[in-house]
Amino acid sequence: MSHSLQKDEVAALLEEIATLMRLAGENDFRAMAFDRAARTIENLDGDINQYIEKQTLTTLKGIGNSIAEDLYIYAETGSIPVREKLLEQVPSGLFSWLKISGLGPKKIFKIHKALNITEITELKDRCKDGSVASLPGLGQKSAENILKSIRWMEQFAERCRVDEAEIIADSFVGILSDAEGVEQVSVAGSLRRASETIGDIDILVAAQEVHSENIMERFVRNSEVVEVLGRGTTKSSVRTGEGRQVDLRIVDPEHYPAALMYFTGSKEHNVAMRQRARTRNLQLNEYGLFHQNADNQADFNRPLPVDSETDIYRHLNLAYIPPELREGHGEFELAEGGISPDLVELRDLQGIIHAHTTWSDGKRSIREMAKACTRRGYRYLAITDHSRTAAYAGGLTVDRVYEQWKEIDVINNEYAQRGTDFYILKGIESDILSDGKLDYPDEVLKGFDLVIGSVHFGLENPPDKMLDRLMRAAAHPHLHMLGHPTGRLLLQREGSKADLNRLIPFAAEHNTAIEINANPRRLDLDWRYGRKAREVNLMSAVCPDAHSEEGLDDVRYGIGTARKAGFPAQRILNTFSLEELMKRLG
DNA sequence: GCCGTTTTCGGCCCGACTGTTTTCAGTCG
Repeated sequence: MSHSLQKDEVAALLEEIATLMRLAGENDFRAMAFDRAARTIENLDGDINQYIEKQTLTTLKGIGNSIAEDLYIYAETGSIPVREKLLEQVPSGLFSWLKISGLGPKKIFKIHKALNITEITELKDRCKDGSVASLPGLGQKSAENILKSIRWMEQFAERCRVDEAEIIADSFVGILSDAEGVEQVSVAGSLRRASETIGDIDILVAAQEVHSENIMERFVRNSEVVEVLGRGTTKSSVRTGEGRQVDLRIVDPEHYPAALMYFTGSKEHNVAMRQRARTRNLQLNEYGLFHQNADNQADFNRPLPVDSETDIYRHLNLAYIPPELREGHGEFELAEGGISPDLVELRDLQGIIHAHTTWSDGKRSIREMAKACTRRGYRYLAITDHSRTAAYAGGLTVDRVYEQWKEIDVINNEYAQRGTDFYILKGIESDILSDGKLDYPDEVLKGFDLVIGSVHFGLENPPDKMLDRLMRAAAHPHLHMLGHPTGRLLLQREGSKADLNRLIPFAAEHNTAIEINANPRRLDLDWRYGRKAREVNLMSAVCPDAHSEEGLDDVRYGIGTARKAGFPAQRILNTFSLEELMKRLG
């Protein structure tokens, strides 16, 4: 009897097989095929179970008879023969070795075979006693590097939040922009793509070759640097005190656009771009876009004219694809028509929605937060303190709500009299209770201009229960928007597992928005749901969830997430004028 | 293992850097 499958589960399974194959020394192209199939499943529109029931998996690009058959068997029996066979050859302990920088599948399997070890602790011992250094193809230096990497790995997290990465990146960019001969500097990689967490920080510099030595020197001499991992004339890597790796690449100014595209990635995006170039008998690399010579190699003497990333896309019959969308996640379909996707920008924001004050757990008064907003050029601010159930955060009792409204009225009156074009909306971040009800009776709720509903407890409840809870809240006539829908804290806590692919259409149907919480610890709604959101025209708002003045500036991270999710300004509530917004809120 | 209006076989993205190498494999992005 077949059981119901999840896309993520199947994708993870295929990826695992790919990894096992590499560790087992299998042909890499075979492994790549499983990786590609994993990505196809991951990005699949619709229900994978439909494809399995109808036996139509082979209609998908990257899935042929063999993998399709594997998955039909998996749906039927819960196991795949090829995986079972591989697991016999490759001990599961070796998986964690892949995280050791400098160690790849080949060396891992070689060491494992030669020394008969499977655990990282054993690997450490064998590095120390010289056994690793004595293996062919490895040496003293290799053993030392492995030990060093393991120590870093144990001490520091693999990834960091985007706000943490930004601070480090700014330091390097600052130092490099001042260096002699530097014509352009840009952050590339996942930071430029506005990913929610960052592994390595990539920086690209355009400069004439004569200056590169000096620029490299400045780079590795930055006070943030605690270790130089590699140093060449065009490429160097360092590690900072926070344990982050920073890579610098220096290119000739004429290669800058292609290099910027290359180092921005994502890997998946790059691969797709190069394949696209090849189908047009062109060759794309980090130096440019070239015609091919007789043996299908890039003919560096015959470049296509490229002055910007836009030119590269245009030569490949695509509209400009903003960095945030370059995830191999449907962006090519969007740009195929030649019209660049219209994405919300920071300057589109006209007001702030979702901020806390000293009335609950914020650090600043209403007046101070309002002033901070006017200083930043915003036209309105929706104050949304916590509701009464959030006692730990100073949630407002009904009486306090009424008092706060009075204060807001007083301040708004002052603005009106002074002719200040600014308005404070009476809002609330109401807890969504276990049964999906909101935290005040309807007669209180209807007095707010804006009601956000958020889950703050019971995140670990079963997915179906959580979905039901969120749906009940979304259907509430007085609720305008769901706050941080999964409740995740990046790199700290998983969010609830409610199926957002079901919640999003339901919310859209009930004219309820779902927030993009811009706090860099959250960035929730996850951008990966952007496609579903677009399908059903879901409304959102980019909300700082600010507890302080500086917290307001977190909206820039939320804009990154909104762009990544493909939101145009028209589907972001706080890009509206006050009048439009009030009309929408009814 | 997948894929094909130039191919049903022979390709599969591509270059920099490191370490262990006397010419290159492995890793990384």
